[in-house]
Amino acid sequence: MTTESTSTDSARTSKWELRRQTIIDTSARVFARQGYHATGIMELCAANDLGKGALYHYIGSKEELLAGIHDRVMDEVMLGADRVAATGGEASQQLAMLGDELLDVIHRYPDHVWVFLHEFPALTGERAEQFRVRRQRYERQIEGVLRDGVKSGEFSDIDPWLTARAWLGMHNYTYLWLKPGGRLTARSVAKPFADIFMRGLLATDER
Amino acid sequence: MTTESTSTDSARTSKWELRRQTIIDTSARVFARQGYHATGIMELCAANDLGKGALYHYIGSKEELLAGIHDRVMDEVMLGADRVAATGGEASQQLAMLGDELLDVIHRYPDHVWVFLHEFPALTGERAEQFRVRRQRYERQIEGVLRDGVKSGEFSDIDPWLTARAWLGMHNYTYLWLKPGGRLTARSVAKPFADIFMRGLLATDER
DNA sequence: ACAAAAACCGACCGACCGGTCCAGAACCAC
DNA sequence: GTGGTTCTGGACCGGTCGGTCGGTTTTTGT
Repeated sequence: MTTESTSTDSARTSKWELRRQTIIDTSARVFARQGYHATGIMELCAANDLGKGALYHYIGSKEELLAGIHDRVMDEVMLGADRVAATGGEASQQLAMLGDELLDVIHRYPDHVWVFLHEFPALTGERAEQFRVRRQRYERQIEGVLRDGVKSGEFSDIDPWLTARAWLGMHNYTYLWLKPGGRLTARSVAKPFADIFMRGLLATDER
Repeated sequence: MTTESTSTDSARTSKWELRRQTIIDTSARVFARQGYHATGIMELCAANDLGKGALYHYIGSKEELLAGIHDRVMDEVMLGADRVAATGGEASQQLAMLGDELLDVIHRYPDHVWVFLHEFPALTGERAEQFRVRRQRYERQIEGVLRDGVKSGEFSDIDPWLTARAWLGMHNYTYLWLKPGGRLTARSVAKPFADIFMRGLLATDER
C-alpha cells in the first residue's frame, strides 16, 4: 500500500525479474529444440539447474513461460517498428529499415523467434488474444508503408495486403537458418532481400 | 511367394491403403489445429470414429502417422517440381511455374502443409533423415534454376542460395492464410508473387 | 454353410505429465 | 542474535500419455 504497485500486484524485486528473464531465455532454447508440448517441466528444471519449486517460484505456469518468450520477441519487434516510423522517409526506405530491424531481432533471438512462430497456437485465452492483436498491429504497419508507396507513386500498383504477406514471409522465414555465429549477419541478408523486393531479379537491360 | 510382394512386406489390400489415407488426411486436420504433441491418440480415434485397436490397425504408431502426412506433401511437391523440370524454358518461366505448383499444393493441402512446416522436428531416426534429404533436394532445385538464370544473364548477379531462401520463404509462408474456399486461388497469388520477385515493387519509371 | 482373414473394440499397462505443497535453507533489515 | 521474507528442493497428486493385447464382430473366399 505504502510503496509502489503499478496496478497489478506483480511487483517483485529487480533481482527476481532478472532471474526470471534468464530462465525465460534458457527455456526458449529448450523449447526451440524440442517443441513446447514435447518439453517436460523437469527438463526445464534441469536446463535452468533448478528444482520444481524454485522454477515455479519464477514462472506461474508453463504457459506463462511461453507467453514470456512471445513477449520478448514482440517487444523487440514493435520497438524496431516504432523506431522506423519515427525516422520517416520514403516508402522504399521505410521498408528497407523495417527489414533491417526485423532480421536483426531474428538474428539476435533465434530461439525465441522459433518458439514464437511455431508455438503461438499454444497460447490460450486472453494471452492468445493480446498476442494476436500485437502481431496484427505490426502487419498493418507493413501494409501501411506499402499503401503509402503506391499512393505516392514510388511503387507500382500492387496489392498492399498480398505484398505485405510476401514481404513478411520472405523475412520471417529466415528463422530457419539465420543464426548468430554463422557467416551471415542480419544486415548482409537484409540488403539483398530489400534489393530483390524493390528491383526484382531480372537484369536491368530487360523490360 | 506366388503373388506380388513389392520388396518390403508392407503389401496390403488397396482398400486398406485407401482407408489409411483418409485416416492420415483426417488426422492432419487435427494436428494442424492443435499441434502434434498436444493431440492425444484418443482424439485421433474420435476424429476418425475408430477405437484404439482399429486405429493402430492402420497406423503403426503416432509418429508413423506424422510421417504419412509429411510424405503426402513431399510427394506432391516433388511431382510438381519434376513436371516443371520436364517442361523446360527460361529461368524466369521455370521459377514462375515452380511458384504455381508450390502454391497449388499449399492451397490444396493446407493442413498437411501446416503440420509439415511445424512438426518436422518431431520426426526421428531414419524418417527424419529421409525427409531432410527430400526437402534439401527440392531446395537445391530452386537454387539451380536461379544459378541458371544468373549464368544465362537473364537474372542480375544475385546470390542463388540466399535468393532461394527468399523465394522459399515468400511462398512457404502462405500456409498461414492461403486456404481452399477463401477468396484467393493459388494462381491469383502465384502471379503477383512472381511479378514482385522478377520486377520488384518500384515503379518502372524510376531507376 | 463355414472357416479363415481382416477389421475392430476398449480394458489395461507402466511411465510420465503439469502442478501443488511444505519444510527447511539462505538472506535480509534491525 | 532474531524474526520475517525470499528462495529452494523434492515427495507427492490425480490425470493423461502412447501403446498393447485378448477377444469379438464383420467380411471374404469357396
